[in-house]
Amino acid sequence: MVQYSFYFMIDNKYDIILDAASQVFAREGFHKAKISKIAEIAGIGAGTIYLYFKNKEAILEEIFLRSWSRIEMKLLEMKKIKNMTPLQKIAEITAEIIELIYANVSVAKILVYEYSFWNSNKKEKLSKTVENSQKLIEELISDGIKANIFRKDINSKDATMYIIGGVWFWIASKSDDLLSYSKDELTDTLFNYIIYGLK
Amino acid sequence: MVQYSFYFMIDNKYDIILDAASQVFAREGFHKAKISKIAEIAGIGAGTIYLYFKNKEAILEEIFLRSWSRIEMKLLEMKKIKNMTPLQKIAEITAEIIELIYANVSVAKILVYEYSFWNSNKKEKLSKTVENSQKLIEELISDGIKANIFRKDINSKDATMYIIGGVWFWIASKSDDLLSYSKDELTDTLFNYIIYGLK
DNA sequence: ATGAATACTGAACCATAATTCATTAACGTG
DNA sequence: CACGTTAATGAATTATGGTTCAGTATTCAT
Repeated sequence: MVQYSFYFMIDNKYDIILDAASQVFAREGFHKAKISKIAEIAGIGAGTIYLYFKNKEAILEEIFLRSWSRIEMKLLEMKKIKNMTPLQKIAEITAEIIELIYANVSVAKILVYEYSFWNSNKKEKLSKTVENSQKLIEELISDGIKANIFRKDINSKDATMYIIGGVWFWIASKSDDLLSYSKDELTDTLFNYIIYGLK
Repeated sequence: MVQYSFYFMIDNKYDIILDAASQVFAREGFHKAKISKIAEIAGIGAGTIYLYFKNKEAILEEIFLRSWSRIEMKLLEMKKIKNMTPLQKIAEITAEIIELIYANVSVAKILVYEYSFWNSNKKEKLSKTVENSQKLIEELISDGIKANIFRKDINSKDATMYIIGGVWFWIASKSDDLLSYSKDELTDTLFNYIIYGLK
């Protein structure tokens, strides 16, 4: 039992598959991505994937869940902190998003292109995480409005979607040469768009 | 010959198919949408669709092309006008986008959810229209920066993607109750997000 | 070293749904 | 009203690729 667990940790086919799938999904898109190609890149047989994941969708689901969980965690962390302005908190969250993208550009691409996935796919866990994150961002914006930091004619729900959309597409436009910028540079640029728009 | 043309105009199966497809694509997403369902809604046989379109993808392509062509046209119109500030022009374009959405919410949804389609699908005509539109928006932002209307630390390409992304997701968040707002209301809100961000 | 347990494999299976095409219907013309 | 032409049909075909599973390899405890 212990040995099995240990073996699993070293080998970690689960993560190898996730990584291979991320590459293929990012390149081909979910629907055109072939399990056989994922298996090839992972260096395993196609059937093996089904020992680790229920089906193709479950792989994408896990990729989404991991990313969104990280964002959700950061949002919760910020919520707890009291001596920080909403503006500072948004700066922190922006940095976390850039960190996430920087760590894995393929995943960032997937989050953009397969956006409709989590939107239409009502899987409990994923759906809860995403919706919870959105609610937390909404709260943050609400706080900012109350504190007179943001325009008070803003609808926090609209703004949330606008921010998410802006971030996604901004990522999409860069995707390939994203890594040629420094993290600080990217964080700064993104933060400014969110807060100041074009003016 | 004349009769054929006239008959075609009345009957206009081409547009009927496009309309039916828009509904199904918006509801199910492109990949899950069935040709048989589109045919059913259009009130025709499945095979008939193939008399008007090469394949399923060509239908989606045409839906994209029509929408983007309209935006491109508006952008070109604005480019020609000299006595108008970039801000006013952006207001006009925002209004056009809202108009487009208002006319057909299904199409708006498709533009959001199937974003990856035109992005990955390198069909000459569509690709050219989209890229041209993006270039025109970039020019407009560039003008705004030169005229000291926009922040001068803005990268016009980034900003373009940020705007497009913001618009798309903002639409996505509303999609279902979009029609419960007035056009002017929507235009105003969207314009303000683009220009002023949150502050 | 051996056998039981576990992990892996990839060819075969199967479900789905896009597309085709032989057939039928509708139309326009003389 | 026939008859040629064009349009429409939907059942049958076909392509695709996700998923299964019978067989094989590997690991591990004794």
